[in-house]
Amino acid sequence: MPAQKYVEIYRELKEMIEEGRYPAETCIPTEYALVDRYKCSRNTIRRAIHQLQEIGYVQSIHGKGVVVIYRKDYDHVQQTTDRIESSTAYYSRRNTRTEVQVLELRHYRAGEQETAMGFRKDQRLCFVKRLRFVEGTADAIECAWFPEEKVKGITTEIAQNSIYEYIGGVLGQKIISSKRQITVDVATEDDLRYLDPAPANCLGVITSRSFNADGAMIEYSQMRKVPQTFVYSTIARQQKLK
Amino acid sequence: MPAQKYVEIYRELKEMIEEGRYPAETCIPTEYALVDRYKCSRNTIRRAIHQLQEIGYVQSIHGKGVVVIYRKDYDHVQQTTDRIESSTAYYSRRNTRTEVQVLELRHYRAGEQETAMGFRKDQRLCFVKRLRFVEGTADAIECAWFPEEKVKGITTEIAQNSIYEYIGGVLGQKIISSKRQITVDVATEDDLRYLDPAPANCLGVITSRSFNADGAMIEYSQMRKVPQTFVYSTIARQQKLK
DNA sequence: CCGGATTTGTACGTATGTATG
DNA sequence: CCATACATACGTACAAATCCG
Repeated sequence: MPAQKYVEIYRELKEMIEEGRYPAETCIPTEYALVDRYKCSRNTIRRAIHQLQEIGYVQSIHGKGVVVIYRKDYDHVQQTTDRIESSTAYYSRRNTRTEVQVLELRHYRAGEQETAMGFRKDQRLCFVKRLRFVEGTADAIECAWFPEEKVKGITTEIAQNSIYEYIGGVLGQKIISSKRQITVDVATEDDLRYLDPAPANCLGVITSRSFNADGAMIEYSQMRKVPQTFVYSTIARQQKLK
Repeated sequence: MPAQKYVEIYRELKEMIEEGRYPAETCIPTEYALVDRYKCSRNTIRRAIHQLQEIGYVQSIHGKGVVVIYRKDYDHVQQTTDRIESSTAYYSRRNTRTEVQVLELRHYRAGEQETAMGFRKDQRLCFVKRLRFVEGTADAIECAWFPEEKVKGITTEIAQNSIYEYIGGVLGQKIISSKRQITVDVATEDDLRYLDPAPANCLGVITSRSFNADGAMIEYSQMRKVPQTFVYSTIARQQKLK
């Protein structure tokens, strides 16, 4: 129920920018002009603008104004990959057909390797390995480790559908933030049993550690994807602070 | 001269978290407790906390508190690559020896290909191709395109050192935000003349479009890096808004 | 080059809503 | 049901950067 003012203002401005009402390299109305238009406080306007900065639509410049950097002709196709959502949700957002096949589901206790992932030694874990098909062709191998104490009762059936939905819906957990690393790995023999990266012999790899509202790591995952479809989009902004 | 209160509070809390004073999965003091400690307004505290969220140190949870997700034992080595800085700055931050060799510097006008990058047709461009060495071995090919109208007078000497320093120092321009895509490319013949990704036959590729304070794109760049040293770190946070 | 107007940045204070325990 | 703690929203004041006459 986001009847929050700043969200509405954010959405309206976002839409206007997308429509080209405020073209790139021009300024949107000043904060005070927007205060006037929306009959709200300046703080509220500033929050909306802050959100627009987060998604790379504008950047505010001290003493000058809020400049649009969204380019109608260029940015409308691009979407940031840099958000938290399941692969299933990601593909459905793009109207792409996708299925998964569970290759392995195993319960065991954390050893050396798993402590390097960030788990405690001997912590009970559930390991799931899945093969994802996109538009009918094998696209990625998705491995995930869950601590049993936080994420109980994963079954093959659940893994076949959306694990995230299970975590969110049934367990009432939510992933709030996710620390990721993107690397390039040479495809292993096992990778090549399922995926065909040719002519490449490598895969794009996204390794994530995901945290719930308690600050607990509830997933460690690694997605190994063929280069043909691999792309990770993100926006880097000036770091003012160290 | 950041004597700004929220920056000081941010830094102090950051340091305490790094030292383990507030361990992972626990809460830092409440907002009001911090208001009391720092003798400031709640807004100021909230800004500091917001910054800590940006760097993936904490998560604030409605009705509960602000939970630490920074792990002393794990995160102290990791640094986000997801910031705006030159490769030179990046490596010096890590005490790593690096040099560049200018392979090509050319001035020409934008054609078909360059409009796909986001330049205007016939716009005057400066193209720079450099080879970067890290600890003495060839590590990456860095190609960059600059619009002449914004970034004038790049010479081989400048390219040999830091182009960013030139842009910032001499031209007084500043890159405020940067939209990036990370992909995996099969190494071309040209790549292999300079780089040795073996046993891989691919490179990690970071493509960036960078914007200045006017919202103008002042750089399009592509960094092609050997997999051995390629890693891109980033933090994805919950998207509340669409 | 100066100075005033404009515009964003920082900081304070207050009140009320809403999720958690 | 209540207390706690974060979320939203309003308002005000002054600082600092930019712009323009």
